[in-house]
Amino acid sequence: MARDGVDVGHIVKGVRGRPRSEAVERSITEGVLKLIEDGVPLADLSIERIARTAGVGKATIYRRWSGKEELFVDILRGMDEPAPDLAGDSMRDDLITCLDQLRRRGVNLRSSALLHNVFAQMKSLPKLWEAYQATVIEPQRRVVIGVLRRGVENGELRADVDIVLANDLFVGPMLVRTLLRSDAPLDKDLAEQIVDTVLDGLRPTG
Amino acid sequence: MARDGVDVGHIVKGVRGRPRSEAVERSITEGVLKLIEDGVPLADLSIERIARTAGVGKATIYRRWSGKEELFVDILRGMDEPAPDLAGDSMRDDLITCLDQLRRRGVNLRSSALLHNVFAQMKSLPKLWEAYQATVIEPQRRVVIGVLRRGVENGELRADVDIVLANDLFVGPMLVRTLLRSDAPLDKDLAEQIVDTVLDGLRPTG
Amino acid sequence: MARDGVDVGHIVKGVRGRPRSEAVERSITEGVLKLIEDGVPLADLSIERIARTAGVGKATIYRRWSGKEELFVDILRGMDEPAPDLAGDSMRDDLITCLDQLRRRGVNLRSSALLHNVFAQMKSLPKLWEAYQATVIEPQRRVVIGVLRRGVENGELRADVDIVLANDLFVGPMLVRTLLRSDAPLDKDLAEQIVDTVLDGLRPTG
Amino acid sequence: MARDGVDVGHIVKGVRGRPRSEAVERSITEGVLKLIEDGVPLADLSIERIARTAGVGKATIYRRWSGKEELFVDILRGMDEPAPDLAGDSMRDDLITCLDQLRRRGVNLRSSALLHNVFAQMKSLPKLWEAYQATVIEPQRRVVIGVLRRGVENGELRADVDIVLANDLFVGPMLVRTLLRSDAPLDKDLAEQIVDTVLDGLRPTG
DNA sequence: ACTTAACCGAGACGGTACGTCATGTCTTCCA
DNA sequence: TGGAAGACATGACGTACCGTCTCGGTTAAGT
Repeated sequence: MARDGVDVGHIVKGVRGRPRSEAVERSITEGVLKLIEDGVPLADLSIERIARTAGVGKATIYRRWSGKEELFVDILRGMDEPAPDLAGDSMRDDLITCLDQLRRRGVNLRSSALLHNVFAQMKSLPKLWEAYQATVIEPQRRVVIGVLRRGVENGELRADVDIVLANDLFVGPMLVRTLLRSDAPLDKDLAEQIVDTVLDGLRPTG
Repeated sequence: MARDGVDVGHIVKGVRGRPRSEAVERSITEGVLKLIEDGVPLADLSIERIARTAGVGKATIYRRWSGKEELFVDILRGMDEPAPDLAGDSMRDDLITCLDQLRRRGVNLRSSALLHNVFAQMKSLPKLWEAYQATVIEPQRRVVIGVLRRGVENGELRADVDIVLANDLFVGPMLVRTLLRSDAPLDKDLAEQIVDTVLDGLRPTG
Repeated sequence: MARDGVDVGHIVKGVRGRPRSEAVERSITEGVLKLIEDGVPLADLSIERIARTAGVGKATIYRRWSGKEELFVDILRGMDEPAPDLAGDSMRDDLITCLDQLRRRGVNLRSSALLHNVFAQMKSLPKLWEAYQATVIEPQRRVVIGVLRRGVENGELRADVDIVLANDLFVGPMLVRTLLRSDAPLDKDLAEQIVDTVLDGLRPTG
Repeated sequence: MARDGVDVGHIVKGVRGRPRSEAVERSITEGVLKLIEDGVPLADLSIERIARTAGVGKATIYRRWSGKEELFVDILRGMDEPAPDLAGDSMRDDLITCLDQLRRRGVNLRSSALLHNVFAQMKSLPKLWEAYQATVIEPQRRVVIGVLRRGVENGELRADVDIVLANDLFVGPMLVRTLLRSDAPLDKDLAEQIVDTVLDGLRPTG
């Protein structure tokens, strides 16, 4: 967790002295969002500039986050969709739901001026990338693996296939399209296509 | 093209006066490689430091490359494996050959002190990443699509499947493992597993 | 007056509520003295550090003194010798007594770890210097002038000499040695030498 | 010497690369002088502000001087009067000449907006004060001691008086007036008064 | 005993400056 | 003309203090 105020909140030391102002905190994060929406490249978002924009001292930022990336991670965290509701009846439907969330995330990445800008340059900030992996991709992954396990149980999925590999087969194509190939189309039925094609296989029938 | 020396080589003015020293050029690129092999993070490779290491003036670097990333791209370009020879008889075998090259590339990325370091932080340098995409990933992609087309022709692949989607189904899982999930195992038979599983599908037989 | 507590002491509002703690006051001044004796340069004595050392809030210091210098002045004030007893019989003897007090002060300045440190860097703190002038040098000056006037009355001093000038003639050499030339020797008989030489003049006799 | 460029000028390293710009140097010193003349307290002359005023990078200042004080010393050095011409015939006249230069310096200190400001706060900068002592006061002192020696030789001065003490007797009163008591008058005939009174002594005649 | 106002420690806050570093451009001398 | 050296303006870095301000909590005088 980036915000040490949260970590040490229960420690005696933490409850003494003037408490950190939530208004200041908002002012900082909103300032960053505004700058990004104005099209400022992430690389140009120096702590100095953020502080200036937010009308805040640099130390006030460093008091909360150890650096630029921790700050961005925190901001990004606040912008993600919640995990989708899975019906749990059909593995196929649940997979489509999961993959479609990935797809929608990809679409957001491209349409939202903000997210687009963030993501296009997220590669500039390794820690931000790692945090995205850890807080978004990885949880997603665990959900999908749960779905697949249920699929094996209820006979929708071959029992002799490595679950981890299966996960990559379903999720890999979508992730590659959303994260690595920013020009690839993300049609509405893409999730369904992927799931069905992977389930059916590519060998000619009969 | 990154190296403007190449661009202006044909201009009359360019052939007059003292020619650029190739020794200087080698000294720069070798200096960079040495630094990377010594474990210096890419982010710490400032132009200033590269010039110091190579015993070269900063202007001499800027004369050849417009910045750090162009320089790295140029260096990286000289390090890639050639495209594999494809037998052309069996789509399955050719796909395995292609995916296994991707896999080996991933393995190299992790074992070579140099490549590992470069790749781990390549995300810090968007242009380098783009160049990698353009010069390595994209050509690979075109080869695979060729293989798939031949597969449709000779009946190894269902004709009703979008070739582009099929490409993602095969390549996606491997790319995700090598590029996005740096902890995933890259076993020797992974390419074969992926190809066969995607061809067969995941639905229980019988 | 530096201590505003004294200034506002007579205001009705001031007599209510919790009175200022003398213990806190001592803790601050003693903390400063300790730091100085430990050899910390005056310039490094930030309010922040003083508060930390004394285990006191910064505001508690600012409540008592308007700044660093006022605090130091207050501390220094508590350290000066009382004015010497003058016999009053002989102008020469009284002058020697006065000048020797100046000399002893100079000697103290150099021997006392504390005073040495304070004085060596007093120049860094104009207000401290001024306060030293006003509370130490100036009173001294008035005493000497009194001595000289008595000298004129009882015939020990030429009546046609400007008293103010005479004061400078006696006191000047000693002050220069103690304050401006910190390497000059301050021998025990210096006061006597100065007084007698100035009285006698430097012209060859006969 | 504060300017390392001067010190290392003869070293091979110093003669290569782009030479330091004299224009920049002037721009810095003139900027400082302008600020002082505008009444900015010395304590408010941060390197940051000086750089801003001179339209110069901070590093450009640090390249030449190791800090604020070295810079001021260098500037002050360029503002002092040359040593006076001494006739050499009469010790009394030469002493008066020397003391009067001290007096005139004191007068300048008070009249020149610039020098006044510099001197009034020179105490804030110990190194500046030391440099003033070393480059102005001390040479002056050696000149006076030479004059006194000649005085002993030609019989104008008692031979049994310590020359160093004699120097303090003459110079001390003037220095005290100019440096320590900024309110003391500095009349035109002060030098003469001091010299004659010290020579004659203060004892009543007859 | 109860109120009340000032005290106290801790530490947040907007500023300003510190001295260092890298950027990309420029200027000079040497080969 | 190319190239090494390094000056230059710019601007960010992360730290330290400044003097002010809020907190929760304490301490006495006046009720």
